Amino acid sequence: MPLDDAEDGRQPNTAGSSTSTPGPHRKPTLKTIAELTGLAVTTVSRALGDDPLIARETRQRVQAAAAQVGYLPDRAAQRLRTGRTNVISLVLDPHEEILGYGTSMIRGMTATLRGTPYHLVITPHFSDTPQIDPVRHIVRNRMADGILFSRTEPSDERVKFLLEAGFPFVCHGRTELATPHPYVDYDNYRFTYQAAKKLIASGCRRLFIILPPERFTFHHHMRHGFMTAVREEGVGFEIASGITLDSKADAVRDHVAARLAKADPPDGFICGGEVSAMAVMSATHDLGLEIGRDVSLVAKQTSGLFDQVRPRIETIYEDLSEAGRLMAGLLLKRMAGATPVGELQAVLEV
Amino acid sequence: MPLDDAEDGRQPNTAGSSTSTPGPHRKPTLKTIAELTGLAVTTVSRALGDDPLIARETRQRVQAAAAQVGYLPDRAAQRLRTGRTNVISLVLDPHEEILGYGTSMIRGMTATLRGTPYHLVITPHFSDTPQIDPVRHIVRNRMADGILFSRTEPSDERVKFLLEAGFPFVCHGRTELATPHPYVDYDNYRFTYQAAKKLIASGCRRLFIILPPERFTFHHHMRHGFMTAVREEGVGFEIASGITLDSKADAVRDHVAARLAKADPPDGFICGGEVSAMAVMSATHDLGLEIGRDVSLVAKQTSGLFDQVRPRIETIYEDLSEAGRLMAGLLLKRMAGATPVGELQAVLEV
DNA sequence: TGCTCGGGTTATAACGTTATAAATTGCCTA
DNA sequence: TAGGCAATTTATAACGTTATAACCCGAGCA
Repeated sequence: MPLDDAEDGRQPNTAGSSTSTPGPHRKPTLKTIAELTGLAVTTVSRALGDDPLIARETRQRVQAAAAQVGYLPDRAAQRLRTGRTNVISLVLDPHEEILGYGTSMIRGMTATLRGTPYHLVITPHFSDTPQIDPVRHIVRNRMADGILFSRTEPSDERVKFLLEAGFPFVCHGRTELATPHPYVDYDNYRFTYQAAKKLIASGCRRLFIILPPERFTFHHHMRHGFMTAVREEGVGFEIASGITLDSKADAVRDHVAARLAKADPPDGFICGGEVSAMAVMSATHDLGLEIGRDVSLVAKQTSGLFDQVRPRIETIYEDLSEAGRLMAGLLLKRMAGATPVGELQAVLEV
Repeated sequence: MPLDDAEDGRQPNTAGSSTSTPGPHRKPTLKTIAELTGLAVTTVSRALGDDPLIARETRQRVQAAAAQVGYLPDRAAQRLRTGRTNVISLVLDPHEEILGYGTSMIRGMTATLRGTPYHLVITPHFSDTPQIDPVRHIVRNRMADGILFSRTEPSDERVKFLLEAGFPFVCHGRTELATPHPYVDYDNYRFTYQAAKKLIASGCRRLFIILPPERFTFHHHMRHGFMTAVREEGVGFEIASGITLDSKADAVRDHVAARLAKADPPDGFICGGEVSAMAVMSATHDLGLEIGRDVSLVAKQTSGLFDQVRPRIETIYEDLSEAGRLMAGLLLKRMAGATPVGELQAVLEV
């Protein structure tokens, strides 16, 4: 706030233009403050860390001086010395980036991380390499202090690896591993259960569901919720085969259209993603069917998109931004230690 | 590839469990390789840098050893020593995250950065602080070697600041500053020009356009292209006031619906974003109007969304992923120096 | 007087890397 | 045979920070 020194950080490594005079003002370091206060560098470092072994009055004097010159610790030096990176890695599958899936999460994460010393680094996971590679790399080379990822599998290799390495992480989605670990999940069981109930209540007699790929845990949650509901009600049902929530929209549309053209077509659809819901809508539209009259649809909504889509459809909301916030928050707690893992788990209600 | 040592990086700074024996295998450093080859640390460092002053045979020997033990340089140490961070900061406005605007860009950027030593760090810019703050912070504390950002303004403070500081950057969108600087932009002039022409060709006689907020450069490009077309053709036109492409979808819908209910309603709409296009569609639908019969709509398409939206509308595609690729590519060139700035500019065609 | 005690401060070393200057070697020339 | 040169290699120092152990000094005690 004081002394808004406009220019700084100039001549980072440019040819030594002249002798390195103190210059207008260089980037302030501990040494700067040490000279300013007449104390030793060590003392300054400890004073800034509010070490109670340093006299209270000294601490205040140092902190005032630091604020004066706008001191900010050098992350590289801290990292080299302490081994802590102050980085949190978000391992993102390009698949997830479709239609802002990852983005709302990112927004939640950055919001939580604001005010902490942590930076969020996007570590892309390219689909031509095993899922665990980026995670291994991060741990092995200590590229971060903690890891966030999603698309969790029942027996997830990454979880197993990270647990064994004792490396802090939070994943989106649960596993079926015996060892408890931090996670944030959405109650996909209730999602499909409620979705099916809604459809049945509105008169549907043959439900059709599109599930995520089988390898993901939430495939099973969704399937289970769906099956429970249809069994309870005793209605007909179908589980899409050949397409998943990860399929391209065109593929989903064609598949659904083909099915609708055959005998005994489903009259109620459950879509766990916005893309596939749009595809179902376009398929029905193209066949001259009308949503709400000929068929019904319940979709999971993760953005404001469906507020503008016509005809209106039934949706159940998943707050990914909140999930991101939570994941980052739990990871911070996990890294701080002290909290038992059992309390670092959350299932977001529908 | 050889020696896939499963465990590593354990006990980073945990209490000194025992004397620090060489251990199973610690994280390899230059020293490790030096001992392995019997050379000095300096020599190893230079050999890995392929310094021609080191004997060719030595270089090969060292590089082989490095590969053997899976050596990877410590980023913190490099950064501390050289001042280079190997980080590229993407300054993202939360606004941009809506519906994956930022995400496709991120995908393009990470793809380009793959194989380079650079990491992409998301630096959120919260709207309660001036746009230039995160940029200042990054430069002042050398948090990155280069900056990417968008939502460029004609007399953009960030561009001015970065130019003056000599700090590498690429922005999405142009300025009207005299000094040339790297940028990637989309030809929004042609977008609106062509959009207007299409609408007129299909019979529209009163065009309605929703523009971005006035402070952004592309507001003016879009306005200009639009105005040129309507003047050339001599049709009626309206420019939305009170709402922009940044407005919430509900606000856009209400505004459009209100306008359509009045006298002399527009019969052709141009939307520079997917959200606003959806809002226009829902507004017309709610009034019982039919797209393609009563009104027409041309939208900018940045995802596959409109392939599934019914009724089908006319769209013009903007490849944000390609923009991200390009931005990262240009930034790499800019940081390497050597390329004249005049060649670090690109306008993507529609 | 010598001794410990403890609050407060400081010197030293180290994290892993690289720029700079210096050293070593063999070999060729004067 | 000393001097010099080129080709390699190496020692030293430094980047900014912090953990560790040491230091200083006055007070209290025997």
